[in-house]
Amino acid sequence: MARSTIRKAPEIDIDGLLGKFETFLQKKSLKLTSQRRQILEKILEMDKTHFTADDLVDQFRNQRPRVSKATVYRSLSVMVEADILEEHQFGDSYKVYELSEGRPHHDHLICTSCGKILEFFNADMEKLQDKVASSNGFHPTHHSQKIFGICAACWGKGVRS
Amino acid sequence: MARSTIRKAPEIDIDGLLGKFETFLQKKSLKLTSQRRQILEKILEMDKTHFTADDLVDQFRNQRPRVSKATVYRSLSVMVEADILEEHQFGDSYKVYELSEGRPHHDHLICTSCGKILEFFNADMEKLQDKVASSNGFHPTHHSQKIFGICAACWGKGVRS
DNA sequence: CTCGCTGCAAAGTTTTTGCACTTTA
DNA sequence: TAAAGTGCAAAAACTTTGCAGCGAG
Repeated sequence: MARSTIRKAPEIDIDGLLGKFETFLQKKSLKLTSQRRQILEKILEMDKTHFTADDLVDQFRNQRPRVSKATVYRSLSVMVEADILEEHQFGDSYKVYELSEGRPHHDHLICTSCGKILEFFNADMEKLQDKVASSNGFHPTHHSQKIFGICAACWGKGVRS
Repeated sequence: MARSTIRKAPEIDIDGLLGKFETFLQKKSLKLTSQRRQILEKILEMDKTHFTADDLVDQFRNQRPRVSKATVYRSLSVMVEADILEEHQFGDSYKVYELSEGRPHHDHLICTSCGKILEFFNADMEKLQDKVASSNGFHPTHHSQKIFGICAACWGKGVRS
């Protein structure tokens, strides 16, 4: 049976990311500002596989000159376009981001008790998705698959919902 | 090969729905108010497989006494709890609802060009999802799978993104 | 007659925008 | 130095809530 896998984010190289970002920005006649660089650094420093815009705003709360909320939001959009970040909408009202750099496509298992997010990749599932799309006349561009449930740890503690 | 299917919503029976709703409300010591009844009626009248809270608010715009926005939102929550409606968060910032009554579980294909939503069900996919969850120690409760792409019609018009 | 429900407007959350000023290329 | 970016505060978009009166059981 094809094994589903959980991976740890590989150690990430800021220079590689910056290079990729710069290439994108140049192509679009956009600029690599100090703020954009700082945001990228904070994303790596935080070392969270998934974070929100607000997590990032928090990082700058006690810093001056502070990077503003508006800039954080604007930069996140640019980074998503640059394929530096992936944007997800899990159950909640806010968006969740993760680095896409060096990380193959994957989907998510979300624990509805503790909020833990596990990543998985299953090749059979990917094939099946393409099959479903094309048999309905769709030309798939991307997908989002989330499986909600109770993780092993919570289940062990007796949580059942 | 297991065929994926697209279904039309079956003709829906208001009395059945109301009955189910009442049973739920009684169990929870909640009340079947005229507004809740009207909202359920409008949902059926609209005859949309997927609708938003705002679609529903619109239905009451030219009616008096008007059913308020707050009541619409509050009722949608109750109906989700009662398993009368399913709530989805597709790519956008607002929630999308659909009747769950009499409709087996299914997932969605979403056209990023025209917004069309197709439903599908694929038994192999469901099995695979359970397998992935349990092999990661998860006890799955539900899932959300969305495949984004260009539908046949848009593709025919030359849309490629 | 007691809770739960309603309408309204106000407040909450997350994200976006207008504008004068600053910075990158 | 021109075009793009920034900070700030205000606005937008969607949803929730406080409260005083209303209505279902």
